[in-house]
Amino acid sequence: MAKGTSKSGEITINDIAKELNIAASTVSRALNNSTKISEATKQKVRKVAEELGYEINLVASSLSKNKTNLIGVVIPNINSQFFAHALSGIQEEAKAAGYNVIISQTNESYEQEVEVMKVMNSARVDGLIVSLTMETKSTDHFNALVRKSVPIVMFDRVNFSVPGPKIVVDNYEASFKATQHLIGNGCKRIAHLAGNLSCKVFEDRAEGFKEALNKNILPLLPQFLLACDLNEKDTREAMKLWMSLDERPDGIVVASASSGLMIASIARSYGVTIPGDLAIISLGNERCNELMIPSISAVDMPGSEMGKAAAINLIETIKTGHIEDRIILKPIQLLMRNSTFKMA
Amino acid sequence: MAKGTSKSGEITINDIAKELNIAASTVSRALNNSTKISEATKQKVRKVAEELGYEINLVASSLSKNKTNLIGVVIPNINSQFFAHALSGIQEEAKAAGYNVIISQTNESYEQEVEVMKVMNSARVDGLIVSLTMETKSTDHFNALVRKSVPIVMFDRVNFSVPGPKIVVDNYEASFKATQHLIGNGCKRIAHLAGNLSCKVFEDRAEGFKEALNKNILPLLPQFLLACDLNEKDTREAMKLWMSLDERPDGIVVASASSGLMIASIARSYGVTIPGDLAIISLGNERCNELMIPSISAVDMPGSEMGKAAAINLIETIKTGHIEDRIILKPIQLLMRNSTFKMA
DNA sequence: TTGAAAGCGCTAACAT
DNA sequence: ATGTTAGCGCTTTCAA
Repeated sequence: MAKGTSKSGEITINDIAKELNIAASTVSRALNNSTKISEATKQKVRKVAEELGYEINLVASSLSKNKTNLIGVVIPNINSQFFAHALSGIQEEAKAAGYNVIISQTNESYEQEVEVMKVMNSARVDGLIVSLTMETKSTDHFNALVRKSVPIVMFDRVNFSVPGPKIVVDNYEASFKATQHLIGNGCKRIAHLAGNLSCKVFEDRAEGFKEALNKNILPLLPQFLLACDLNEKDTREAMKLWMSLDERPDGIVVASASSGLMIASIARSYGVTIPGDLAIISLGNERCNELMIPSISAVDMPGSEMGKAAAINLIETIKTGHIEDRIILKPIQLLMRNSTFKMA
Repeated sequence: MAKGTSKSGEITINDIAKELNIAASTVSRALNNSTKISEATKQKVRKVAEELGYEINLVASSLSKNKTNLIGVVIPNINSQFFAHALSGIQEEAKAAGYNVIISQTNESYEQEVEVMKVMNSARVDGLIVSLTMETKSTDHFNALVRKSVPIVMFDRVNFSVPGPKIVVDNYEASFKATQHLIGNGCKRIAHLAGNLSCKVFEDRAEGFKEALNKNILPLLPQFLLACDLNEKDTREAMKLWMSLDERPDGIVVASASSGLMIASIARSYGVTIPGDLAIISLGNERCNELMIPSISAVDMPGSEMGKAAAINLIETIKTGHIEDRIILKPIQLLMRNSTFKMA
C-alpha cells in the first residue's frame, strides 16, 4: 500500500497519486470532477480513493481556495422556539447547498456579540446570518466583515446600517392586527407588555399597538404600555402592577410568546378568567399556545421560513458577490384562539 | 503602511512582520504569547496587530497545527426542546473553552447520519458529540473517526460499540418511577406509548414500564404497549385504538414530552377527563407541561446539563488524548403535576 | 530571544 | 489530458 502516508496519519491526495503513479494535481482535478480529466483516470482515482478511505481535508482546501464553505450563525439564544426553528431552517438549507454551519449564541449581550464577530472573522466564514441582541445599538463590530465584503444577512432583529439582505416580518402590522383583534372582541382597556424599545422589533410592535388604539379612538391609559426584557421577573412585575390597579386591563397584547404564556399562567393565580376578565394575545406563537386551555391567540412569526430565506439569500449573495440591500418580508398570521373571544 | 498585503486582502502575520522588520515566526510566537519572546517585542507586535486590524486566520492555523478547535455536533433535530437545550449547553461550554461548534441535524434518518459523519470527518473536527437517530443500529459510519482516534462523546441516544464517554439518564428508572407513580395514584389499566424499540432509550423505557407493572402484579393488557415513531400521526392512531377499546386505559406513560402533550389534547377531543378518566405522565418535560391545564406530570431529562457534560467530557478527552468508556449518569426528576392525581 | 526555512494538504496557474 | 510548481497563512523545527 501507499508508503508515503502523511504525517497526520490521514490519507491525502499524495497517497492516491503515488499509488497510481500520477500527479497530485491530477488526483485533485479528478476528485473535483474537472472536465479536463479523462473518464478513465477519474474512475481509477475514485476507486483508489475509496479503497484508501480518503476524505478530503476541507481545512487545506479552504486555505487554498480562500473559501471555507462555512456559514456563521449568530443568534441571541438557541433555546427560544423561534430561534431554534430559524437555526434548523438555516441548517437544512445550508446542508442542501454544501455549506457547514458554525453557531454561536450571544445571550442577548452586546458584549458577547462583539466577541463572537471576532471569532467568526477568524474562522473566515464565507457569510454570516445574524439576529441582533436586544441591547445592540452600534454595529461597529460588523465593520471588519463589511470591509472585507463578507456577506451578512440579518433576520428578525435587523439593523439597516449593515448592508445586505434583511429577512423580516412587519412587526407594526402584527401588533396592529393583534390589537385590532382585541378591540373587535370588545376590549376597551388594552395594555401592551413591550420588549426593549431601543430594539426596532419591539419599537414597531409598540407603535402598531398605539396606532390601533388611535384608529379606534381608544385611550392609551397610563401605565398600560410597559417596556421590559420580557423575562419571567419583568413579566411578573408588570402583571403585579396591572392587577393592583382599580381598573385592570381587559386585554393584553404581549410582545413575545413566552411572556404571553407566563401572563396567562400568572393571570390565573390572580383569579382572573381568560378571556372573560382578560383577553390575551401574543406576538409570536409557540406550540404551547395551541395546547393550553384556553388556547392562546397569537400572531405567528415564521421562524423556520425566515431561517430558510436567510440561508438562501446568503448563499446567493456569496455566489454572486453582489451584496444587495433587499428586504424580504415574510407573512405573519393571526391565529385566533380562545384567549380572545369574550363573546364566544 | 504595509505594502506586502496578502492576496486575499487580509492582514497576515507577514504584514506585521514587514511593518516591524522582524520575522513572521517571531510575530507568530509573540501573538501566541510564547515564553521565549521578549516583552518588548510582544508589546510592539500586539500594537501593530491592533493597528492593522489583524485577526488570526484559523484555517491556516488549523492546517498547520493539525487541530481545528472545532467540535462537531450531530443530533436528530434542533427543534425539539430537549436537543435545543442540549445544543445550547454544548455551545456555551465550547465557547468557554475556546472551541467553535459546527452543527448538523440528521432528521432521525440513518442515511443522513452516515452522510454527516463524512462531512464531520472532512471538516477535521477535533471531536464529536452525537445523539443517534432512532433508526441507527450499525455504527460502522463511526469507524473512520474511531480509527483516527477522534474523540466521540455520545449523549442520550448512545451506542456502546463506539468508544468514548457516554452521557445518559437511567431511562429504565425514569419509566419505572413514572409507572409506579401512576399505580400509586390508583391506575389499574396502564398503557405505554413507546418509541422505536430498537433504540435503547425507548427499549429501556418500555422495560421499566413492564417491570413496574410486574412488581405491582398488574397485567400488561394486550395492545397496551404500542411502539411507534412518536410523531403526531402515530400518536393519534395509538389514541384512536385505545379509545376504541371497551375497556380504555386509565393511565398512560408516554415515551416523549411532545407525544404526551398531544395525547392530553387528543384525550380532550374524545371527551376524556384528565386525570379523572385518564392519567398522563410523559418521559421528558417541556415548559408547556407546566402551563397546561391540567399541568402534565413528567420525568424531566436534563437536556442542558447533558449537553454541558458532553462538551466538558469531550474537551477533556481531546486534551488528554485518553478515550475512556466512562458513563456519566445524569439525575432525572419526577415532576408530579395535576395530570396524575386521581385522588386530589 | 530571534530568524530562516520547511511543511500542513490542497488548488491553480502555467507548461507540455 | 496530465505534470510541475508555487503558493494559501500559519506553526515549528533547526540554527544562530
